[in-house]
Amino acid sequence: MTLEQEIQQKQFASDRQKMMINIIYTAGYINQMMREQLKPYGISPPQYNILRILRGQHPKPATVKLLTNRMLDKMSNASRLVETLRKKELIIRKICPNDRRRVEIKITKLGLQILSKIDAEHGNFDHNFDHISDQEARTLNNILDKTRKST
Amino acid sequence: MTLEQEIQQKQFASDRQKMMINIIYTAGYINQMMREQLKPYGISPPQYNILRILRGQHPKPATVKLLTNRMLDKMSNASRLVETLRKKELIIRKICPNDRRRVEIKITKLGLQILSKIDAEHGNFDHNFDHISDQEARTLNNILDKTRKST
DNA sequence: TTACAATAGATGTATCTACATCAAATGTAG
DNA sequence: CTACATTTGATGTAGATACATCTATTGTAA
Repeated sequence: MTLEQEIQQKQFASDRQKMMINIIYTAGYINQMMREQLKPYGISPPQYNILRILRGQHPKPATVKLLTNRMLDKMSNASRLVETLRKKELIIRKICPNDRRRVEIKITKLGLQILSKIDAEHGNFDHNFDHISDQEARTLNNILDKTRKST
Repeated sequence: MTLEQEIQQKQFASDRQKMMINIIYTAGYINQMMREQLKPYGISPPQYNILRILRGQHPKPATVKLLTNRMLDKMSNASRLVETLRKKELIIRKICPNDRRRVEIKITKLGLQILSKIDAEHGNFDHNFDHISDQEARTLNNILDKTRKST
């Protein structure tokens, strides 16, 4: 189904306008797909994102600042996501003794176990795009990178 | 700046995995850009989206269902967005006399005026991507359309 | 006509996002 | 050391999203 059909729009003013809407619409599609596949594990895409970052750091701790810098959506509120994950006992947080402004955040054994299960079943979720060739993926990445450069 | 630098990740597992993250990240970039440019007019991107749909229908009324079908994010709650826009007097809503389950929604003169001002200053917001050629935009659109096809 | 299904929309709840502001701790210039 | 700026994170508020559930209305088959 074309984008025009999916949002029931006759035509777009330009290829670039369609491009903008297409990027946003496809991002929603990917997010929804991940949300559904993560649902059995009781975590949301942003929570999954944070757990992945913490596993990458493991066993070193991370700080809220580090999470904020690496998260896809810089504006989202890492403090609150950390608190949510702490309640689920997927991470632990404690005040850093050397600099008491900071908090040290680590993924727990339970958190690692959940990520392992997700790995086993879904990998990086990229199997959902096996019908896209490496060449196509690279072409897409190049244009998207260029898209974010300001004029 | 490459995506790797922007989210401080060394490398991705595959071109397809980078593609997924790149689409989501770029969508956030576009959304933020539109949010900033719409801010002086006091409306958010989803509200702008609804006003655009209503202008396209004008002077015919739309229903909540029609808005839901055409919105980029099908899962968002059109009822509540309509109520927000009604409070701002950018739209009016009344119960459809023929089918009292439905509501008829129309953009007001004030709503049209605001859209006109936005048109004058920002067009379709696609001038933000003048550095992308038509050919690149079409290539991107083709791959994105393909991306959303299930395997 | 009377059940019952289908449709349209509203509402409740939890989560998330955007953004401003606050507080605590630390760094630094005088 | 003191005053002030900077850094780090938490919190308040408004809006948006995801999803389930509810109500009212209409369609439809017996």
